[in-house]
Amino acid sequence: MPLLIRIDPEDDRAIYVQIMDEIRRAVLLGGLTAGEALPSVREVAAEVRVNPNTVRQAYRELQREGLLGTRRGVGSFVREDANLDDGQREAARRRVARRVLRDAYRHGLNLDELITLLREVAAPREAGGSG
Amino acid sequence: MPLLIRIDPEDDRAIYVQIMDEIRRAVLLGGLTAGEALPSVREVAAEVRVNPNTVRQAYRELQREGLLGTRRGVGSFVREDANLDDGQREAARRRVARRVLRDAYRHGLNLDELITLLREVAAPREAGGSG
Amino acid sequence: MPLLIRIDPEDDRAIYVQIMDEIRRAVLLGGLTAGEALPSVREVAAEVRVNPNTVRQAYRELQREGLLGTRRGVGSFVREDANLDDGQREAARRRVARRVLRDAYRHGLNLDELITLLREVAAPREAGGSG
Amino acid sequence: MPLLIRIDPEDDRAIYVQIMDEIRRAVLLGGLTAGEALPSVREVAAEVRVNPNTVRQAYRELQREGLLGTRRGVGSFVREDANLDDGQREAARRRVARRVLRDAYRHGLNLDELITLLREVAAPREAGGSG
DNA sequence: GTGGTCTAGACCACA
DNA sequence: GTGGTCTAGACCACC
Repeated sequence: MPLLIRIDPEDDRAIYVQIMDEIRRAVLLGGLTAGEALPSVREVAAEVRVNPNTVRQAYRELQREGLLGTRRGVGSFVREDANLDDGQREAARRRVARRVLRDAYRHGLNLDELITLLREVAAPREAGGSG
Repeated sequence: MPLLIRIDPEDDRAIYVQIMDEIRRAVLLGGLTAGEALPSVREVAAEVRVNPNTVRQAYRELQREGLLGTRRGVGSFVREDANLDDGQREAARRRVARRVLRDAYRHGLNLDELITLLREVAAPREAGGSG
Repeated sequence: MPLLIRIDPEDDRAIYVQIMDEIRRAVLLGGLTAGEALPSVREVAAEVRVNPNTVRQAYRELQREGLLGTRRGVGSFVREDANLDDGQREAARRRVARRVLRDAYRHGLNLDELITLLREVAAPREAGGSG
Repeated sequence: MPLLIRIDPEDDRAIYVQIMDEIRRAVLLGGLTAGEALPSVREVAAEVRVNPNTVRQAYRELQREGLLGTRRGVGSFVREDANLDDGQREAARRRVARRVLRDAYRHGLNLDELITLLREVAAPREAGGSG
């Protein structure tokens, strides 16, 4: 299985929040589908090099949200009745944008400076970045 | 470990500055070597009889200088590398931009979609993002 | 302040669950009223001799239930809008009874044996325990 | 610490029994003294190359015998006192009853109210509590 | 193996 | 001081 979850140590968000977001993303974007098993707490912990308790906290919060279910001695899985409508996908995208903006402000960048920089760093990958 | 830091109440310098100097001195003189763990904020605070926040301020400034590093849940330690020069600030900003972009890609957004979203969520704050 | 929370090490329930129940009890029985501050996580931890994280977990779950609110750097308190109706009081009592029964079964006692024992041990305190 | 426990695969006794005997021997011979911590279940399992559950079973049996004690989140250790005789079972039951009663009192229930509630909640299981 | 609970003790943000 | 996050690593119940 490819690495499901990626943590950014420079991201100011708590690690367990990043993990939650990565799992939400994987579910919303189809990397994980309803009923599917998630990697175990220990596996994720080993992969992203964090303490199992940190991963556990993320899984626990997602259980409360109703996205995940768990069975002791068995594992965790995406709930069948997890609502995965388009509105949630759009909300996820806006969350990303808001987070990005906060991040930029914290580093002394305003919106225009951020956009300029984004175009610059994207150039090599998108061959001009359009716009 | 013997008392690492000694504060002189008759010294005119702010206490946190004295603590910073004491730690710098310990590193330069070899009392503390690269990679070595520092005593915890609370330990130092208890030893030299100052508020933990004062010690924390000293540690934080030394982190900014690049002399110390810290790992959440573990402690503070002397960094392996030296402090960075001023031009590195620009590099840091580009790192932010690259991180942002990677985050967006992972959520299925390309550059233009991200910029559009950024302008939307920034609108209330920057009135269109150009002022 | 008298000891608000009492933990029973022989109780098989997780400690944080016991703490939750003790706080619910104090609120329902009037020992704590809406808006009132709770002892800090560290205070409770010191009183009942458990790790602060264990107390924190209890507080956190009660926040999610809507019974408690917390403000960082300030403390925790009973929420003004916590519903404390008679139905909840009755439910709390039935929870106690169910727990007691489970406890007895685990120790090889059936209902009648338990009641007999209860009357015996209560006798010195209630002078016969009635009928 | 040198290897505490040695298992003989040609020994007819169950492995967990061998482990129990090895620990008893270590305590009797002074290799382990009262209050001393035992290696963790996982450590022993790794050393003697058996399943952790097997070691756990040995530890659990020794707990029942009264030779070992365990503290959650800390580990297992040799108990200061010896094992208890059989007549203590009755005392344990009375402890249960006393605990139950204290719990009820704390929730504002007297003996009769508790018994009434117990009969109610037991009804579905014991069909009235007398059979 | 799995998830769940707990300890000890660190730093962090906030007031 | 407060609450919040995190590490390291233990035992427990269950499969």
